[in-house]
Amino acid sequence: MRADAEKNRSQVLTVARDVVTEHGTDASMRDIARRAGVGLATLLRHFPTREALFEALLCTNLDALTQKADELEASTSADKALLSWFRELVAFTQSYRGVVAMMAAAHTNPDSALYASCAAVHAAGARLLLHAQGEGTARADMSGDDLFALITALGWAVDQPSFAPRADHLLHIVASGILTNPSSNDAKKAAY
Amino acid sequence: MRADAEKNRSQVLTVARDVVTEHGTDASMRDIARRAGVGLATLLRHFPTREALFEALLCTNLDALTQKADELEASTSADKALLSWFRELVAFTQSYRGVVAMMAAAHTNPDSALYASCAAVHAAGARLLLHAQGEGTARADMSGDDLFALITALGWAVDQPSFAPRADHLLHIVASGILTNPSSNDAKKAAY
DNA sequence: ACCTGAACACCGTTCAAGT
DNA sequence: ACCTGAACACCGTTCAAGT
Repeated sequence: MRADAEKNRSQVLTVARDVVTEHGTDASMRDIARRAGVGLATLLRHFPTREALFEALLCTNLDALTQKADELEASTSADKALLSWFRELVAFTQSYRGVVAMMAAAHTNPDSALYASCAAVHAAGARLLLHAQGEGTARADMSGDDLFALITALGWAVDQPSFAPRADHLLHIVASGILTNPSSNDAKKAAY
Repeated sequence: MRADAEKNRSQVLTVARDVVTEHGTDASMRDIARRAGVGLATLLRHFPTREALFEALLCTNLDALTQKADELEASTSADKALLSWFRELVAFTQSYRGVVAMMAAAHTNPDSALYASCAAVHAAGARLLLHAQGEGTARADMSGDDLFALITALGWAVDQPSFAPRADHLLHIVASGILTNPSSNDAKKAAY
């Protein structure tokens, strides 16, 4: 990669973080290019699709998430690991507005630049779930797909400004539907 | 309202149903006007915003939903009513792609043409929840907001093509986090 | 009253022309 | 190799001009 190309690429990424922080996943590509002092066509040659750009923006975070799953699995009980990771993932989805919707879409089509990262996250979650199911602390009639669906659903909800304040509470309610371990259901128990 | 105006209005609505069925909530207004044989400006005078158009498209369904809540509340136990209504609402959100996201957004700002309908649905849900909480069959540490968040979250998930097939199962998992009545948690129990 | 076409400022895609 | 400006086909908004 030529020096000027590399410089443009990183400049675009830097600017993109700001613009996306402000406008979410449907930020204007033109706007990003403009603010980066680069032709729109140049931006699009580095990142042919919107998702390619986000893949670059998110890849380190996503890698960290799948790695976090391993760490948690090794360090505590399976149900606590699942809950912690759940929380971690929901927090991640709050990094940029609209990022959950994009990931859910990418999850469907293998051609998306985000597909691999999504699959990795999906797989990490499925592994944690399986572990908890083995211990009998997560409901058995649930697949990795179900978990991914519920996580993204919750992530989406928390993306809505009006629901964001209840994030943690919503997480607990959903978690109490997934986990069977009483220790994780204290909120539910406390109701009595 | 003049005769030609009324004709245009209903023609737009008829066409809009088709276009929106095909393209979801971000169907092109221009496209709808075009197919309806009407100027774009005309469409926009009848429905000044996208949400105003959807309000007209959805109002009968939404009214039916709030009414359904009353019927269910009168006819069965509170937890069963809540579950049935939950199911009904998730089914509704599948009428057009993107409709949940639009409702969640409308739920936030009172200026939206959909605000009133959303508030009514919200209120109906809150009433059912309160009733179930009174019977001790729904967790007490939950608000109508939480219920609305979970319902829309699930509706959003089911809106994703990859999650749609699991709709009913996902509903049961979330419901088992909301309800405390064992009779509604058979799926969870059956796992043992 | 009601409708319309056109002008406007945006968007992402594409490509021929430049260095 | 890499960048760019411009043309293109879209979008929703607005408004002066028509009946």
